[in-house]
Amino acid sequence: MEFAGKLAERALDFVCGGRFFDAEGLVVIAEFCGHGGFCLPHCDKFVQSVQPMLDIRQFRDDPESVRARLATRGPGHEPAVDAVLALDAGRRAAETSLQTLQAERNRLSREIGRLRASKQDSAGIEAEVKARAAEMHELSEKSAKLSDDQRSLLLNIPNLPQPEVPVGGDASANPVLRVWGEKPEIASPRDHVAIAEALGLIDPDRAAKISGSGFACYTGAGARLERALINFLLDLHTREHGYIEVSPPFLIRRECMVGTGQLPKFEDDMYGVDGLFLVPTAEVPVTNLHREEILDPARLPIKYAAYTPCFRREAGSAGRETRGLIRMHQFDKVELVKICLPENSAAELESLTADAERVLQVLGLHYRVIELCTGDLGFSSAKTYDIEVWAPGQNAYLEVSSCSNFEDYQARRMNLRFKGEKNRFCHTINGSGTALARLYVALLESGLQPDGSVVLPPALHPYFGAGSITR
RNA sequence: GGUGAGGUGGCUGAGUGGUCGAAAGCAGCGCUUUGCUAAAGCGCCGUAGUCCAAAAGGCUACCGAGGGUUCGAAUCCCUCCCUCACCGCCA
Repeated sequence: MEFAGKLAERALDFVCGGRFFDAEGLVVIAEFCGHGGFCLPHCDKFVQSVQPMLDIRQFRDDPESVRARLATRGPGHEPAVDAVLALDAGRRAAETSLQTLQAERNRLSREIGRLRASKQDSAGIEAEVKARAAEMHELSEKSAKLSDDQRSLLLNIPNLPQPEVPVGGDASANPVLRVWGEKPEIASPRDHVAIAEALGLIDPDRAAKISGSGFACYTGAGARLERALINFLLDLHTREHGYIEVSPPFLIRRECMVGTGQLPKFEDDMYGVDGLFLVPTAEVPVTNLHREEILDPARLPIKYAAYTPCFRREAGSAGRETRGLIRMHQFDKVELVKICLPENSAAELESLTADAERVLQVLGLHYRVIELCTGDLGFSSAKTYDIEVWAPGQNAYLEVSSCSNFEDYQARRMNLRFKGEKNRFCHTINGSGTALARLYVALLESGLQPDGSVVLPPALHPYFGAGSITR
């Protein structure tokens, strides 16, 4: 209670970020309010632009199918489905009785207007209407609460996997779809950190000194290579694959994070600054560019390529892959985003994946493409392909791109539609094209020469300004 | 950071507390006229929820969001969010 008073004095923006620091430095996690985030019970943020992301009609019309498809993601979703349906029934009952009262009130109010206009007495009717005010108020609050609760539940239910997505429990059930190239012959493979440090490309110790673990600092030719990769990737996608380059803001509003599905569920993975969020991926700003718009279908598909750094707390993976460039709190990425018509999204996902694969083909890097099974699928995705590049020094494949079809899941959340007979939700697709740090790892470990230098693929020469990196 | 002005349908833009879901214009759709185009005339043209087995139709809500006043709010009051303009500071 004491906290509530203090909280109320602060800017809602900050409070809604989920953490509140009181005068003693205590961190208070505000109450989950059902508005799509952690906020104060009275907070009304987010309600305005948040749409239910799964169609409630689908729940009503075919609950068994919804249940069955969610069950393929893993256990634990049934209760939410049941709760949504129960709330839906209650909500509709409350709305119906409320509406009956409202209709009666409107009728009487009009009558009062008529009586007054003709200078007749209306006190009796006025008293009658007034007598029902409390009942109406109560019903209206009840129905609003049910409606908010339902929306909140829906926001936390993941997308339905496409029916043909292979069913499986975890990553071990992901089928390999294709393999490109072959593992390079490296006499004595070395870890990229050793290679990069020997060549003076990165400075992990000083990176840790200024930012802590999980950050990279590229230096000299290492920094130049990073910059070369950004330019190479953007040029490839904009010149050869028809994407429009976008350079978006790196700090974005909460509702955009809700729009693409990072929130409300994954707030712990995000960095926040002053009520805004640091982009966890360019997917967020770029897909949201057209939020709340009704697009001309003749303009679709819209294809964007964007470079941004990506900021992630990696909250759930403390201690994993802490060394090197493989898992960091900040990394660079070029992201591909498409907004398209529903009937084309399946084909657009295939071509976007092909565009991302092309990066590795042009660089001559061995890779494989896997399909994520239902249990490994991301929250918002209906179907996902992962592209994994071979890293000889790790003796492992590294995920450099995750290409997903979200169907209308994100579009619903951000109210992104196209004009038609009836305005319908667009489909959205995105995939990395590609993540830079892991690509960097693969390039160093695959191009390693016996003398410790690294030979770069010809495609990078004009961007890097040399064909190899030597001491 | 300071000050001011605003947020109304796909867009522009009116709106006196009661018949306003909201004038008008543009765009869109249909029809008529004309040899085609163009133009003109007429009509239609928001979203969501809910009732009905469904259609037809009815009802309810929505004028940035939330709350309040009132028998009745786009209109009055409060809070918040957002946008724009000017000033200051700054790359």
